[in-house]
Amino acid sequence: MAEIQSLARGLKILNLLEHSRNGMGTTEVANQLSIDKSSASRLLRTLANYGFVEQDEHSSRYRLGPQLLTLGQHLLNRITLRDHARPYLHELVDKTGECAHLAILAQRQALYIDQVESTAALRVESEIGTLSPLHCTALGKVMLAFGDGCLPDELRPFTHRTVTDRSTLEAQLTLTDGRGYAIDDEEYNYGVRCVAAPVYDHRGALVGAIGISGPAARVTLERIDEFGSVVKDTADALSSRLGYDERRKRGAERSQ
Amino acid sequence: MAEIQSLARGLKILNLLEHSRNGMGTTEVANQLSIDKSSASRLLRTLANYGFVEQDEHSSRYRLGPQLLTLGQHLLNRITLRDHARPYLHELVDKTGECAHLAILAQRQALYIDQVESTAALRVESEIGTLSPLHCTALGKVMLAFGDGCLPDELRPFTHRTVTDRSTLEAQLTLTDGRGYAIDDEEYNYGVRCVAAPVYDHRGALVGAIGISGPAARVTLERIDEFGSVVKDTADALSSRLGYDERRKRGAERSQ
DNA sequence: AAACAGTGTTGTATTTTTGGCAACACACAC
DNA sequence: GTGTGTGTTGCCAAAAATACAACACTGTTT
Repeated sequence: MAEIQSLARGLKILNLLEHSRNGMGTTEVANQLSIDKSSASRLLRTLANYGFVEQDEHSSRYRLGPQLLTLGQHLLNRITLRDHARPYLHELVDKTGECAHLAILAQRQALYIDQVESTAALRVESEIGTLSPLHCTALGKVMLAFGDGCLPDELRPFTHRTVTDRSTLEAQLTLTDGRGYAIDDEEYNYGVRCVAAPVYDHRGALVGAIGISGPAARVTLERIDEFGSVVKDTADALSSRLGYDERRKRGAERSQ
Repeated sequence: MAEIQSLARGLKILNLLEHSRNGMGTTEVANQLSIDKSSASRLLRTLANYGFVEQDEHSSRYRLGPQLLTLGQHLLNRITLRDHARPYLHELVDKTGECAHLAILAQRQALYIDQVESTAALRVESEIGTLSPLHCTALGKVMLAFGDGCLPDELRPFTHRTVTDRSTLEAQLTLTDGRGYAIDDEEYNYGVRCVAAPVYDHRGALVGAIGISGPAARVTLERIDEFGSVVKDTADALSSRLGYDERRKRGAERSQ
């Protein structure tokens, strides 16, 4: 006895209704799930009793109900970015073998709020709770390119590769925006390269960035795009986990 | 055969989980619903299989799952304010006996996008699609007091009661903000009084206003507060229908 | 250490619940 | 009128869900 069949069917109906524009009729649902009309009818009524679907008064078609909204919104209130990001950080470590980090924008800097360390002997140590500059870290550049982070008055150099020229940096950010992930090529610490990508919340607003950092010997320039797409994919997965719907444009428009 | 029992139980579990801060254990769920642990365990697993709940890896407690967020967000995209407002407009007509209207902010004016007419012989006629000034209509004042509507350069008078003095109007808007609904006391049309209240979306942003308008003979100054609270209550109900959670502050803050 | 009180999960047999067939009520097109 | 399409409801066989266990596991207490 693996699954409760009737519950599973009810949940399948909800998933079906998600993908229909104008709701679905009883028969239509029944056909899709290869069950009898009568079963579909009863399942739908039960779902309706609890507000998970609702029936259009006139057309008698069913569509998703307000209870899903209530539960979904409720969930959002309880979410903390960090809790939800953690498995994705682990995923990054597994796939890349490098340390993974989560940062948010705070006080015009990148605040590291979580990390998962790789098992490699040679690895980048960094501490949770530290603030890093935006202009020379991958996580920071994400805030600049995708969020509302703004540049400080002075672009302080940390290594000889640190970009201190505003227009050069602007061009780099445009490039970053285009490909979907940011790169730090030994611009903050010698011998360390980082890749990071943006994380959006349910509203489409940037809430943070996740990325990896590793020794330049392993994170080579040849492989950096490969790392980039892994980081981007993982970040996208996290975003959709937070309720971000790719189909919606960023910056949210008025309904109606 | 009224309800599918096992589906109903699954849905009840979701409702239960909504009200628990740190999720619930199998036994706890079973006790709350007066069912056996084993049943609860299997129901929870089924819910988990479809992402409606998820089990904490360590504590093995269950909490609401990401699928609810997906479905909820999806629902929001399909919602049109007008469709959802309609039954509430009917409710207003039923309770007040006056015509009810729905308006949104457009081109710095109040755009009437729906109405439900009362059956009274003497009633206010207005047309869907018309733009009305903000400073002398109840619906418009809602945009000014609760939304980001802004005043025109000139406060054009329509009746001798139209407020044309900016500071007087500002004071009135402060009052409006305090009580939660706006009043138009024959300021646009002679013999017509209106009451309106704000409608918020899931993000807490103002998306429109609903209200009633009726002949001054019926909508008397003595009864106007009574109408006001009816309109406000109905508007609040509509807002929560759109996913607006009163517990969250207006203007949405960053998560984490 | 060992017994204990929790937890959550899994087998199994009974029985309740469910699901499909059919008939029905209704709407709409022709 | 008939036709086809809805969605809903009775009914009974049949299957699925349930409750009672026993089980594995964790952490705590004695």
